[in-house]
Amino acid sequence: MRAGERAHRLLHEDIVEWRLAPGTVLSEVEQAARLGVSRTPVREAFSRLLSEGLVEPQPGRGLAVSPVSAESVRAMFELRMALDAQAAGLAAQRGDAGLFAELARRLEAMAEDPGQDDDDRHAYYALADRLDAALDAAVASSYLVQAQRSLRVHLSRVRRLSKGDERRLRGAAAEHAQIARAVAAGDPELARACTRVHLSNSMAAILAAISTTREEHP
Amino acid sequence: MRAGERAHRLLHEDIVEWRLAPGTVLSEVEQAARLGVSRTPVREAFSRLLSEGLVEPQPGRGLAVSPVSAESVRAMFELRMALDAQAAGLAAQRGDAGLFAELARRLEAMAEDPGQDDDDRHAYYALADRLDAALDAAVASSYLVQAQRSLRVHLSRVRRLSKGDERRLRGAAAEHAQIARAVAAGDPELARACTRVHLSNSMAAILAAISTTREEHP
DNA sequence: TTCTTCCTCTATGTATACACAGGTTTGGGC
DNA sequence: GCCCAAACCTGTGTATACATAGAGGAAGAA
Repeated sequence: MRAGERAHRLLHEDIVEWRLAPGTVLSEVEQAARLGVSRTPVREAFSRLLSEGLVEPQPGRGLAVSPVSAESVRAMFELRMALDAQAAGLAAQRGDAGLFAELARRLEAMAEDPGQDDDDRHAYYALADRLDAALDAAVASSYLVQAQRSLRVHLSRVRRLSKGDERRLRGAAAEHAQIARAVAAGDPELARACTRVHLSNSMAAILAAISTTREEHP
Repeated sequence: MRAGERAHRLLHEDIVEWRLAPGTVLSEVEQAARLGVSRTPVREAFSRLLSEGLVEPQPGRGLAVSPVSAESVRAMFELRMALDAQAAGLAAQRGDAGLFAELARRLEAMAEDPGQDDDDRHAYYALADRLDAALDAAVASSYLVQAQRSLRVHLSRVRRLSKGDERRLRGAAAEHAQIARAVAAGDPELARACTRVHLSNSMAAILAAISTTREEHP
């Protein structure tokens, strides 16, 4: 694999998985040494991270991993609300009803009996990802899907904060199921409304997790 | 100014202003020679253009300026519909009523008497840009504004196609005025609806311009 | 003791040399 | 005359050398 691509993927993962904490300063030579490549591919990786918004220029000190705040989560969800609602609405008009009915059925089953261990959790996340992928495929609108994709990078970074909240998991499954049902029914307005409700709850859960974390590490 | 930044700005302008037509193949050495810099800053510029979506990788032939099609315009407006409607709604909740009332007043004047020469057109575009900037400032939501900004790059590329349509200009001014009025009135639902109407008309005008162009140059 | 100035060091910006891959063209053989 | 293979050429990928700017520290003067 190309060194530049590899460097980008490693740094990307390190940031999203919180191995590189927000505020950490990155220098080209330092990362080049750590990743075992020269500065050139690291420069390429930095440039991509910058355009993704995962790092910010730090005047005179190179780049720093961008911070995560309650304010930034709110801003993130104000965009996500617009994107996902639009996507759900378009999918309801264009999607394959059978596919979404099937997804709804499986999500409902999961909402009623979420299970407790890691395997069950992973099964739920996999199913939620399949719903996202099905929505992407149904809207077939490159710019919209692209915007969602680049936002999901940031979402996956903050979502780690609320993972493991069992009660939220059950609710999220039920909300996903209802979105899938609305799309299967071909009801754009309902699909949009369900999406807004789901995102509102998700955001509340993440904001709660952030304030808890802040209290633990003030 | 840094050579990489300059190279990016020049290439960016060349693409948006249609001096580099869609499909044109770009090679590092060629552009480095044309712009009078070495390959390194050109590489940086290419990488930024790639992440903006203005160029696409052409397997085995370097990069090519991305194509513009009726389909891509539709996809663009499906995203813009979501972003601008959300922005207008948020601005109606948060914006300074006085500022938008003033903008509405001036846009109405322009809709009633648009004028005919280039100066009048420029005055209208300047006013429309001021409305966009005021909406951006009012929503104060970094992710949403950032998404709008990156989409506007592509929009400005296709908007050139419909510029000079005098009848559309008058209608667009009236629609902008109504958006500003709705925001000034603090009515999010109306602001969203006005935005959707405006964008629907804009898209129709651009699609009409594209099919006309296609007929002229089949 | 503190402020200012200069020096140094470390960071990035740029150029260029070299490696390598893929496509095309040309030459030889059938 | 056609087909296959090899070499070349053009393109990007990577490393490194050098220029330069900015920040931080040290030293001298007030």
